[in-house]
Amino acid sequence: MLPERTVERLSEYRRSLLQCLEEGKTHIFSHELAELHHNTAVQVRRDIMFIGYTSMQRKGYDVRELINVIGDILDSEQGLNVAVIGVGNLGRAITTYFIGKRSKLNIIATFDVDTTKIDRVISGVKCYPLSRLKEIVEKEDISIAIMTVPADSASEVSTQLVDSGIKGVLNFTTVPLQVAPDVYMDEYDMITSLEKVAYFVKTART
Amino acid sequence: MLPERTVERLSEYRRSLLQCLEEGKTHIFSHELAELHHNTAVQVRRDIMFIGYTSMQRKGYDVRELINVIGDILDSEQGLNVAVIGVGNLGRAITTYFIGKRSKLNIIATFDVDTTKIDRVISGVKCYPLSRLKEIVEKEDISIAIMTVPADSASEVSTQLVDSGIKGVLNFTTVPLQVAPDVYMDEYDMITSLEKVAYFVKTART
DNA sequence: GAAATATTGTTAATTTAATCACAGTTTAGG
DNA sequence: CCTAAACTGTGATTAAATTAACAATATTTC
Repeated sequence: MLPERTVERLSEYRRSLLQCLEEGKTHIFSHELAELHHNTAVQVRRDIMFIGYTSMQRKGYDVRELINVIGDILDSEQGLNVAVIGVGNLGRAITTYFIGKRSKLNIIATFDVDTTKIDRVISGVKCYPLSRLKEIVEKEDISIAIMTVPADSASEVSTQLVDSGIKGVLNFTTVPLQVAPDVYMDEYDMITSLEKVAYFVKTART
Repeated sequence: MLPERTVERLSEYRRSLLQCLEEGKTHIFSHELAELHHNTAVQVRRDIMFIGYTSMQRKGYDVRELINVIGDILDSEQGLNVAVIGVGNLGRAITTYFIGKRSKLNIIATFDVDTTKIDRVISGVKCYPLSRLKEIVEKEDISIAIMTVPADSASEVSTQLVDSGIKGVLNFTTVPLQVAPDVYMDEYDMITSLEKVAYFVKTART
């Protein structure tokens, strides 16, 4: 089990590495990768050490191999199925954003309570009524949910999620959710991020 | 200058506290606040210690006072102006999301290169051509930019941002941006978050 | 009003994450 | 083939963040 921060960075490295591959770059040095990601060469090497990959000395890391090793760590072999819960502006944005990107994570359903959205195909993904959550999650073997419902229904919906057998949640709601201990959850709050930027802008002024 | 994580948590506490106020709750204990935020009472007390607020012993923290103290720390007196750069799905979602929320941060302009969007009012905010960035930023005293442009134009746009005098950036692009050292930047990458959730779901299985 | 209880504020200890420092390799240049 | 230069891999160290531990204080109960 890798440190959270290392997992994040590996995901980011992979994106850069894929870019390198497209540009025909076959090898990359730790300091180059570091430069691309606001961090240090040592940090990059340490992260790569965690996943047990070693380069050919002096040539840098083999881009293609490193991509594969990171894939072995991050990806599940058969891929994982993902659902977006709440088809508002943000839900739609995220869905369209992900569709056609990385292939091991498939958004295969969205859910909403709005009857005008139900059964329609939005951004290439079918929208189901929230009442069918458990049924569809089981049938389609969905293990991850992206929560983009309004704040006032968030905690109720999260109960249903856990109930339906979801194993991981990415919560974009402003409400911190309570989930069962075996469910992994990551919360992201845009307002907090913006307020943080504002704070540091403010304090830099002095 | 507070630790980053403390700043984040203060922002989150404030949200809960405002909620408490609405519900007529006038005092709150550290362990109550902790429960609402997946963390411990000690952590809450430590965070509050950082901002130098002390409660009446045994009564818990005065909700209204605490909100004010957090406001003194996080908010700028006259507020800060914010622009959204890139009016795609995500940009629109974020704009509508923020409009009408917290009042000390005002989204007052959006920018895009798409001529069909320019000069239109989207989610209540006017869209300007990117070419007028510097002019508008100066005129309207905008200090924070939210980046939601496509990956391939991200680094070019970020140069323009720094050039225009922006002091803080919230980057939703998948590309890590290079900014001047006096510009504060926070990067958030949804793909990374989702891959992180997937990793921990995967490893929990074993 | 004394004892028991609940809660805060803070020092100390622990854990986690990042950085330093350097030995070990490989390559390049003479 | 020898020396210098360029990188990697990793033990040791430092720094940052979290948690534990507990004294101090206010409130309640009897």
